[in-house]
Amino acid sequence: MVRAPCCEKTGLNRGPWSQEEDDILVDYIKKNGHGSWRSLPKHAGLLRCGKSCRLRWTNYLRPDIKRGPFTTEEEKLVIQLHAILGNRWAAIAAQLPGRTDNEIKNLWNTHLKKQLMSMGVNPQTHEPFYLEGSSRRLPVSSTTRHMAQWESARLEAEARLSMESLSFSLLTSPNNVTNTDYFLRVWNSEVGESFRKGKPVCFSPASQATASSTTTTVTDMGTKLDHEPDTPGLSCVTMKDDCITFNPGATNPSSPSEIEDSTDNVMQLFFDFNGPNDMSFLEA
DNA sequence: AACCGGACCAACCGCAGAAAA
DNA sequence: CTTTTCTGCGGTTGGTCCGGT
Repeated sequence: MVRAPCCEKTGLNRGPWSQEEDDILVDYIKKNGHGSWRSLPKHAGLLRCGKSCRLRWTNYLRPDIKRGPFTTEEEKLVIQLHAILGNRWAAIAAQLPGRTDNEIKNLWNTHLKKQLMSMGVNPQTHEPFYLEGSSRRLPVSSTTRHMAQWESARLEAEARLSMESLSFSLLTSPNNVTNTDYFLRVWNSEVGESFRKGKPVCFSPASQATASSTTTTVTDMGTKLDHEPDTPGLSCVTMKDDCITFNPGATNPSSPSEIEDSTDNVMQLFFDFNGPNDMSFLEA
């Protein structure tokens, strides 16, 4: 099946947008919403294809877009999220309000990638480069070693989830999430926020997981709920005495153990990764 | 002043998945 | 269930700017 081009190319403007075109597009969307992107240019009187209009709006004209250079904090966040999510720019952008996937992608390709490489970190794998010709594998620094450890755990968890996907799909429910989605939920939660602010992290043996501690389940967009007893794939992360507490063994007995192991593994590394403090190299 | 090369970034292209017919 | 259409995403390109020679 041959796919038709997204729009009739002849007679349509291409290249940079003029101020007049921007004004027409903004006025139209403010009055009517974008509706169907394909029909928008015709209704708005623009000689552009719908795809071009959508791109212009989402990457440049949207009122909630934050212009200007990235802050150090934003750069740190992009690096951290890239280590977890890879080149999922849209997912990364969703964690940085006002920033677009295109902007983050450009930042990564022109700036952060080189920065990591200059530090001896492979920007794609987040693993340290090793000395060529050396029989021993010599990590460059504790930071890069840390990143490599983090990445390998992520890959391991991903592989395990893939292998389990068939049996896991039998439990199809809104609570079923991938490990990266799971991570994002934790990241967006109160726990994640506390973690980013550098609150202390405590590890508790399973036997010490007490019923009195507040067990946190992370839901969409970072809301926090009490733990639902039949929620699969979620381990116990608690906020106790202003300290993030992780109880590796306090898992839901009804959930698939392999998934639980994977998410626990990810959680362990989540805490093992020292957050902002460990990214101090960016400030150098 | 002219040229060159690198950095930056807006925009385009093609693919994949979702939704609709 | 199959086909078609639409949308969103990620990779890539090409134009512009800027600093160095």
